[in-house]
Amino acid sequence: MSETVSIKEVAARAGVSPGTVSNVLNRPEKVAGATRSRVEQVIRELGFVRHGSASTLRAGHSRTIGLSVIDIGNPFFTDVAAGVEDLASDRGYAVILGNSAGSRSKEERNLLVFAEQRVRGVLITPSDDDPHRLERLRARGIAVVLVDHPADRADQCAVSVNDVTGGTMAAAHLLEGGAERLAYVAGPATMRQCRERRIGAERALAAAGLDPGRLRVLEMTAMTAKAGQQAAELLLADLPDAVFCANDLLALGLLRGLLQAGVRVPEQVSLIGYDDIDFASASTVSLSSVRQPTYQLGRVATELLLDECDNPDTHAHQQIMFQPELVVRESSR
Amino acid sequence: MSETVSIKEVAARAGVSPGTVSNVLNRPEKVAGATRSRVEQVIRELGFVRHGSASTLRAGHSRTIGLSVIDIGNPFFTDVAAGVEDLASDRGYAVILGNSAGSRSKEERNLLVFAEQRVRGVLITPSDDDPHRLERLRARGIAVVLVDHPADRADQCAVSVNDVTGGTMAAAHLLEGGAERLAYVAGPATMRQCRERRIGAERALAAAGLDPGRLRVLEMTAMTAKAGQQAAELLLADLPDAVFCANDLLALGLLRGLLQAGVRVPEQVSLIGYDDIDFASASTVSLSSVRQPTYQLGRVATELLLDECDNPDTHAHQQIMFQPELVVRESSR
DNA sequence: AGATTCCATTAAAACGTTTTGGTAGATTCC
DNA sequence: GGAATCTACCAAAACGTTTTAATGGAATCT
Repeated sequence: MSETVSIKEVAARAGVSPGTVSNVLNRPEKVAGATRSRVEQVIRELGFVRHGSASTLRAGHSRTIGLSVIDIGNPFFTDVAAGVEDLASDRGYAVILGNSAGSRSKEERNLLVFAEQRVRGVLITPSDDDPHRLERLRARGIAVVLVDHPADRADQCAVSVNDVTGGTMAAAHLLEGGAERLAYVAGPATMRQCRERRIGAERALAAAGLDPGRLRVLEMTAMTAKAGQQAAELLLADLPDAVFCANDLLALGLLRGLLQAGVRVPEQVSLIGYDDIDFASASTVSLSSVRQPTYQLGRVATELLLDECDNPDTHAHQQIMFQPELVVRESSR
Repeated sequence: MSETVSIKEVAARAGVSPGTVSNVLNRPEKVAGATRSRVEQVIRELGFVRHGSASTLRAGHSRTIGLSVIDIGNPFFTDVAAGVEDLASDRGYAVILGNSAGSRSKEERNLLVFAEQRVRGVLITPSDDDPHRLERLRARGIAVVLVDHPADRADQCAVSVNDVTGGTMAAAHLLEGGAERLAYVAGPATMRQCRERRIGAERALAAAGLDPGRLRVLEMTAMTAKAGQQAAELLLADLPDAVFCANDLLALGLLRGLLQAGVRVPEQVSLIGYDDIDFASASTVSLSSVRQPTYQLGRVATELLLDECDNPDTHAHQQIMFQPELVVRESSR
């Protein structure tokens, strides 16, 4: 049943050699017009589809890239993935998606799969700062571009957003609104993003002449709406004036928890999240947030990766750092 | 630099033949304990990683499956994808993700990529009802399981949720709440889901002794929060008692639009969405919805697909249809 | 016209696995 | 002790491409 038609059959039917068919496929300019159109005709007739594995095996590289993200359930990452997918697909690359779900072992397993598939390159938002795994990939000749994480070395592309600045923006905004008692609700400190946003916030306190030690920090185990709601319970006993959440999922959960407990937002507590996911503006008390150029993040990272793959000689490694943008909405007005 | 170590080098170093190494990898029980552990040792030492393409080429099938979804930005689909990914990854399969974004040509391109990669099987939520493309895949010997779409033929696996029932549940619930003037806000009618949920709603009207023609239908071009907000503007001129949205994204947008215009939900207008995405319960006026077993949908579909791939002889095609579940929250109380 | 260059094509050798058929050597059976 | 049966391994042939070096013929040059 599974009639797979190979390049040979196309060649036979078109009266040329397999090599010529391959040329039609890969360097059409090398083959005479008449021959080319004849071959193309036969390809259509027979419904020939190139065997990617054979091609990869012989050519030594594939037309796939691996994308490893921390939480596919977070709209932030789906936006990144959309950026990756759009560009990759335009350039004829397939994307293999791996969700590390914050687990180091899952991440490692995904990278192994990528290595087995001999992906052309890997885009990864690492779940921690250990560069070891990535070294291993590079040692195999697989290009790696870090996404939402600064480079750990110069011969390495990375696309990130300045999280310290973002943290400063968020906290400064809350302080300007008159807040004196500030809380920071974050995920695990193993995540660089959480640490840096905190540093930024502390910097804002210092700039306002306040003791950075006054920042009340809640470190939740996850960065989900559920965790945000738990954070609300923790805060209810002693409400701060304002809360900065390390991402919008936390903030939305927190918001709900506070409102359910009868706390008025922003009158009693003002609130700001991070990422500016779509749902931030759609929530009823619309959520202030720190916008990151999410889709661009994915797109630019892919651009760099494909450049590194396709033009290894001229490729110059780049560390791109975008600036975040403050978006003020009802929750902090 | 890119030192790729092959099965041959492992064999040489372990003092066995390549075939034996292959056996250690694929049927360890066939090889004597001592030899096996020696080979495994060498594999670790050399950091050998099997070349997936070579394996695929020779074995005639890969360890990857393709997943084509309609909108990766919709949490419904990321939940499905999570279910797919978890199980696939457990079974040693990699998932290639394709986002059709509702576009038929993008979907087609994704399927071509899947065919080139010689994926073992394809999971797809088709963007319309045309079975033609899927026939082509099957003709190539690629197993296909439909996700969130009933089967179009008996020799075909499919996992779906009863959308007619779901539509009935939603509308009946609104009618029970005392609503008389009912609106249905949906996406394009080319989408089967939108059509069936509408049929269900009309059935509920009929069951309540009302004319189904009284259902006021708004057909938006997208199923996003933004489209929902536009729908709110359209409804404001002549408010219905209750609105049923074809998915939660629409409902959340609509909710926000209504509240911003000063309409009280559920007092003036009660509202129900569909899918019960996480954000439905996290929104301030928590959203009633029709829950689908989303993660299960992905998981079961993958189960069926892998069974069809791994046990083609004993595999029995199944059409599984889950029942949806009504979740009542504030927006319709 | 003969020598040279160029162009379009081909034949054949890879790429790294899996798999088939076979063979030695050990074990069991009569 | 010889025949039969296992067991554990190996050699070699695929799988479907891409790529390199070679080839024959047309076009250009002297």
